[in-house]
Amino acid sequence: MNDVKQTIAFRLGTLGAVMQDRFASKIETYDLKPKHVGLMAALKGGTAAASQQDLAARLGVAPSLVVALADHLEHLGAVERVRDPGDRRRQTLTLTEHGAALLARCAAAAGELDDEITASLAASERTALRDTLGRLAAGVGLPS
Amino acid sequence: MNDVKQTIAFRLGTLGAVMQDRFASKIETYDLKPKHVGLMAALKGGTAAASQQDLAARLGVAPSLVVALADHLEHLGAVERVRDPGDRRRQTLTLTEHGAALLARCAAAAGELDDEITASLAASERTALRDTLGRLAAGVGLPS
DNA sequence: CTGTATCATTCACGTCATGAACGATGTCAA
DNA sequence: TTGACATCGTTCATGACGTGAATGATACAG
Repeated sequence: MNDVKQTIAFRLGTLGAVMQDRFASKIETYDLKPKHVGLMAALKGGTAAASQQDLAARLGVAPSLVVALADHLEHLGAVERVRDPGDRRRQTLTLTEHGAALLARCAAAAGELDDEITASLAASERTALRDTLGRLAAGVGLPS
Repeated sequence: MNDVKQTIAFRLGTLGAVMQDRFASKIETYDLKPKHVGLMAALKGGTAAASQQDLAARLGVAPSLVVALADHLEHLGAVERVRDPGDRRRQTLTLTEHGAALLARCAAAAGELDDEITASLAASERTALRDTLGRLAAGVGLPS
């Protein structure tokens, strides 16, 4: 056979698209898209206050997209934009309390999604999958 | 922590996007996009000659998109469109020899990609991952 | 034969993300 | 200090992608 469809890469691609869609519909009540969540998550993980350029590099998107995402998150009150006093070109983004709460709800939604799709898996397989995916993500340079 | 980023759903989403991109750049020399490969793979797997409606349903896309994909594949000589004599509204798509060869190259490309991203994994983990992903895909109703 | 449903196709549209241009700010050398 | 150049955030025009409504051809029930 040697089928494309049974390849890890292809399955990750198609499954990833489905996950994105399902996650998107779960969080649309918060007026958020997956990329917004990605941005907030990067903000939470980051130790130092992040400039928009840094964020763009971490997320692997164009800086102009970060502007749009930050605009929306700021409008929701999830994020604050502050000029870096040390370098006034930079906008440092920080997560507000409301943003953290929102992020927590998104994490819960993702958790539900996990439960739904891994319902037929043994607990050991589930943790093995989570672990393996984490290493793959790290391998391709994705923020963990 | 309870981090979104460590969730299976989120990791599948981001990893899936990366895989799609990498796979797309591997096959762009054949003038193909991942969806074209998906269509050809569905064609190969299908026993009976498939109508475009069927394909659209299997792939989870709009029928009008199948038209565009089939147009391109037909132009490449990878697919043949034949009116179903039993129901002349239907166009049945079949994979040509050239299409099968193209599909094989795409399968090889996906295989290379597998090797690249799973280089740091033990062979047992790799097969476990492939198996688990297959079951997840089946669980969400994806064609296997 | 007539009305209705189904298929493939076309077309206008919305969404998403990018890259080029621009103004503001920083930096470095003369 | 001043002038050249780099960097940051922002705006804007543009292209890629997929959808849904409208259309014409064909099937089918009454």
